[in-house]
Amino acid sequence: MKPNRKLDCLADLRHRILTQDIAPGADLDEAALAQRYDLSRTPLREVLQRLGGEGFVTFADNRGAKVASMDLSVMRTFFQTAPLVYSSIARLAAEHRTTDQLNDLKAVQNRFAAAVAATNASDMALENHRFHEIIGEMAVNEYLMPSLRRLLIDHTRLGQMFYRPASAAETLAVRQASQHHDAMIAALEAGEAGILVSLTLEHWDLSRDRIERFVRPDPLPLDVVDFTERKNAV
Amino acid sequence: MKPNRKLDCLADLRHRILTQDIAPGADLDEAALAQRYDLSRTPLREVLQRLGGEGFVTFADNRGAKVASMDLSVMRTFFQTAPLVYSSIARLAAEHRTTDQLNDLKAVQNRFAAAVAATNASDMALENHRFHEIIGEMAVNEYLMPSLRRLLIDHTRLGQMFYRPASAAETLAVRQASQHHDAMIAALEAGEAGILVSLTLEHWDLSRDRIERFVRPDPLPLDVVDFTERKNAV
DNA sequence: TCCACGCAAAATGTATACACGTTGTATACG
DNA sequence: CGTATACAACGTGTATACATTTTGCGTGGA
Repeated sequence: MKPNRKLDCLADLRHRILTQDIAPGADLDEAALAQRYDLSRTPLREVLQRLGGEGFVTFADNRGAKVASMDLSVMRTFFQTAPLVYSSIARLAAEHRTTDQLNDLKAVQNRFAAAVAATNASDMALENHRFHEIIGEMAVNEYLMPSLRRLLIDHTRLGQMFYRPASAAETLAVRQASQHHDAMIAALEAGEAGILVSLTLEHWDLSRDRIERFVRPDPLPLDVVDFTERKNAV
Repeated sequence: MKPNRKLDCLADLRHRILTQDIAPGADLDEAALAQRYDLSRTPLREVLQRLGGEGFVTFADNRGAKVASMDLSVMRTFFQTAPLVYSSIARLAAEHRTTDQLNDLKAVQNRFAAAVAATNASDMALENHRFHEIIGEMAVNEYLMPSLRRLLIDHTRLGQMFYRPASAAETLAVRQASQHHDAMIAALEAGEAGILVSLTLEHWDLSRDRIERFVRPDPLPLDVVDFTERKNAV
């Protein structure tokens, strides 16, 4: 059996970008990557092109590939667009899901729960990613799928940040997300599109709150600096 | 000045696929295309990979690239998804359009009207494609854009069919579509999102009716076959 | 000291040659 | 006569060598 280094490389690069092992905006050196994955530059460049098509990386002429960045304007668009696509996909998924896909979904959810129990941040993020990707596949909609994939890339990368610290509030939120997943599986099994859409929006709200909380954390305590000092400063 | 054969090749292949000069499902021979565009196979393969990412072509292992097909199940999905994406894009475009983009749009609409006057089917389809692509660019939404692009690919390919025959009814429909474009430009200029969305849905309905009419044309006249013959046949 | 010009090194882009897999056909055997 | 197997031809996949472009550094002049 042949190892198929090209597909391995493709999968590993996706993985490393999603877990932010390769940071957003990072330059990708063809020669270095070719050596790392034991490929020549020709197939490696094709892998990069493909990742470009999937939205993981971007290109600049004669300057190679970089990992897709996540600046503020993009984040704004992300928040604006995610609920529309997620809920549309959810509705279609409830109508088209097969039992095979449901079994896959349950297996992934088991692994997600295990990662939560083990507080393994990157596994949580990756299994969560796969969970929502499967729901996308259930929808069987070639037109919405590329949008969903792009949303999930950035959603997973953002998730890397807040899955990590695991304060008490974070832990609670992750547990709640896991419960959402269970309820979503039940709704899919019953073919209840309406319920699934509600659950999906609730799930999104939870995730959005977590992200917002991370971006705008509680301010540092003010009383460490005496008021008179602050008045004189500037 | 350098011709940049690679980009020319990319643009021409897109063009030929959109105009159905290369049919849906057709196999793409790397060597033949490389010769045609005076490129070696290496950059040509990268062009194909990119077209794959954009949804123009699909790949099979060790069997190269084929033009994306348009079977019935995909068509169903197309009709289901288009209005959602088109109207979402329209709303965003009305909010974000720049004057430069508006000028581009007007220029394209002029060319579209010229193509209509000259009853040039492939130009009509291509300028119409570009018209709606610009509206997509106005929306500045990286997440929805890939979905819009895929919809437009198939929309344009379908359009190739019914722009051609130009019966009286078709001619009227095309003229009405052109009027929609003018009204959409006005709504964009005024930043009237609600009006633009309504126009977009109306525009879509017109297009959908034309496609349906093409797929399910008037049946052949029944009286060419005598009734008694039909009764005896099976 | 600062800017400009130029050269060298490194990285990207392209071409060609070769390896591998697939497909179609011809031939031999049941 | 039908079927199976082997071989040949074709097409895709990969590696390496070469060309081109970019970038960074150094030197010279203002």
